[in-house]
Amino acid sequence: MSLTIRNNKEFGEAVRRARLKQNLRQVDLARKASVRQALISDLENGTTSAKLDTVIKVLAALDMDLSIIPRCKAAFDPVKY
Amino acid sequence: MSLTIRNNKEFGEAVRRARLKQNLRQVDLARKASVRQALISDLENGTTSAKLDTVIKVLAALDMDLSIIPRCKAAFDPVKY
DNA sequence: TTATTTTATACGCTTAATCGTATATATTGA
DNA sequence: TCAATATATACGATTAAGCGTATAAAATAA
Repeated sequence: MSLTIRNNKEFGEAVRRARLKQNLRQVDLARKASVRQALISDLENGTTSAKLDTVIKVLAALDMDLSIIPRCKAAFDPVKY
Repeated sequence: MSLTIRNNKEFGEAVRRARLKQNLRQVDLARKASVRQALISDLENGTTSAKLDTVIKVLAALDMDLSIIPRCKAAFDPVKY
């Protein structure tokens, strides 16, 4: 139950999905996270590389957490060969 | 196998732990991530809120990924009561 | 201790995030 | 279609990230 984020665009898409799933407007999310509606718009469209502070605030407002995970090594699977 | 990051300090600590585990100096990590050694120092000490771009670059250089996860609801566990 | 290596700080500079505010442009509902 | 709502864009101002380049300070090794 985790979604990997490799760039601003993927982050924006994840935010938008989560926001819509909770039936929030950008302005609602903005208020919860103490930022401007315009910023939410920018983030969702991936037109800005938000500060870690901001990323965490917005995710928190969506009841989500940021986490780091080891990059899976794509272990060799003999069954597949 | 994931570590939650709630602020700059926690991010910095995670970076430092991962770097040391791989026996890298700040300057080594800096080169891999294409940033300055001074920036790695700042990040590890939590004295700056890096841009998402930077966070992802540094984690990638450490073979780690950023991910977002739903905040666990601390489900009621009857066994505990 | 002394030399070497590593990390932290400093300074001026450039670029970018974020703000407040406002408005243009969708999108949706009646 | 028209009005209401939601999202995207704009603009100037402020704050902060990140740079290059040193160097100070701390940690490690000899």
